[in-house]
Amino acid sequence: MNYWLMKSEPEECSVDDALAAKNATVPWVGVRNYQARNFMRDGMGVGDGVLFYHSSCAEPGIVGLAQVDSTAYPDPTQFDTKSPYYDAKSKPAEPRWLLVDVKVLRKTRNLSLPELRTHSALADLIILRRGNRLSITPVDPEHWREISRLLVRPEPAAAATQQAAGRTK
DNA sequence: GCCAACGTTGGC
DNA sequence: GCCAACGTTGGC
Repeated sequence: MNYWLMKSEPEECSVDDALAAKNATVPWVGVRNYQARNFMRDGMGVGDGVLFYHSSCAEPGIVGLAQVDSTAYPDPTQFDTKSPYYDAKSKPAEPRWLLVDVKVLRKTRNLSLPELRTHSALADLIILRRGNRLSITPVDPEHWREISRLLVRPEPAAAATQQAAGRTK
């Protein structure tokens, strides 16, 4: 059993959108990065834990707990000429891009990026490292446990988080 | 809108 | 196979 963090732009598919889908399950379409694809293909198994993360939005952060609900299979949007994810170089006989189904288990509070940065135990979390852009990253079990603890704690006052975030810069 | 960081492309 | 140019991500 492995753990992952998966980024989604809420304007594309928010945690609420995923919860509203049938069985609270969505196909994770649109991954067009080989490293992220390889994590899905080679690293993921059904039942793996997933942190659902909102990116490219006003308050980026972890907003839900989910799990991997399928093994990797071809992403149909790569063959759809009307999709923004269309890839003319990919052929159905040799699909270049894969996806997995992701099932949301529950929505959480927004454990925001600035709050994540205040916790030294999470310093090595991949998305907190400089310049990281990968939309799918593995999460160490220790990081998973720490984040699980934080998710059930009340949100700290915004001022405290901002102050702490300021100190880290 | 800016821009740092990093991935991809393509000429050679 | 090198590497400069270009494109994309994503926080701010």
